[in-house]
Amino acid sequence: MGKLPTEGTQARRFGKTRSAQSTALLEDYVELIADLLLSAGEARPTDIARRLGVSHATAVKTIARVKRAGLATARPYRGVFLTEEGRALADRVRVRHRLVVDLLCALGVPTEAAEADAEGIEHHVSETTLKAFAQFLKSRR
Amino acid sequence: MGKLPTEGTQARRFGKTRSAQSTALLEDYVELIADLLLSAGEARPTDIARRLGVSHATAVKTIARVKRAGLATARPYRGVFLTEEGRALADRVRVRHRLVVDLLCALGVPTEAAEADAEGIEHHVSETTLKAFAQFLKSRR
DNA sequence: TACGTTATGTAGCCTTAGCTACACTTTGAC
DNA sequence: GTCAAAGTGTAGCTAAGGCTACATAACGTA
Ligand SMILES: [Mn+2]
Ligand SMILES: [Mn+2]
Ligand SMILES: [Mn+2]
Ligand SMILES: [Mn+2]
Repeated sequence: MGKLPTEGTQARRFGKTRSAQSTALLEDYVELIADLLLSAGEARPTDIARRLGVSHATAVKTIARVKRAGLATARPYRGVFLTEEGRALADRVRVRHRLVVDLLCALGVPTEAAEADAEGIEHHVSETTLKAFAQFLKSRR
Repeated sequence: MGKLPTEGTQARRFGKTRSAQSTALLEDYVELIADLLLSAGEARPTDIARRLGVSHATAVKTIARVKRAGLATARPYRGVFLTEEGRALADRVRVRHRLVVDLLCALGVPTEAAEADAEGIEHHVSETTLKAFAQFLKSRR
């Protein structure tokens, strides 16, 4: 029954998970910044912090990391904006987020659980798996 | 269309994701230790490190955290063992891992992608969602 | 039994991601 | 225009989770 994969295979899988992990927060910030820009016209550090449920100091530090990654720009007291690359990432992430939520809902997961779980799951869904999700949703419509 | 949830709701969702995050590694260690104990009779730090794809020093430090969490015990040069609580967690985690992989496969995700993605996804699947997965698999069998 | 190989433990370093505390800037109400 | 409230920036702390380097212990084979 519980046969173990080879060391190399298992190490590769865990490695992928770690790398997904390290980009997860960047993805959430970029997605949130895009949402705020669209819905409020601006993305202020305090709003970002409140929506994430962290202190504003934490948000500011992470925004600095997002800037370092070339995904956003910001000038003191002027809010945060996305670079071209940041906008592209936000688009991809938003589509993926929605697809994951839709899939969970299609499987009968209650809406709030779907939204909450998707916030974590989305960062670990590969392109391959995403395609399978889309295919499944299409076939069942 | 893309209407934002309230600040509180969104903060709660992100908070859940962060908390899932902080237990993810503990879950993977406990699951792996259980697998090694079962398949090899012992769980040595070096084997754990190799399977996770990290240095042995990293594994040793994380094992210390697993011990601090009351999930495992270990004595110098004697390998790692699970406590009662650790075994209980390992059982739950193994079942969940299996279920997530099975669901992905049922949706048409290729085996290796399913295994790789599940390694990250599993930690963000709530009990509610897990039940929906089980229900779906049962209904389609 | 001796000795080279492998495993283990430990120290020290880095980055990320959280926090509180405090000082400074902007904004808005009067 | 003043001034309090709200927002912002920054410093300094902690813990987690990576790494390398090095010293010691255990093991297996000649
Ligand atoms: Mn997310
Ligand atoms: Mn998201
Ligand atoms: Mn895992
Ligand atoms: Mn797992």
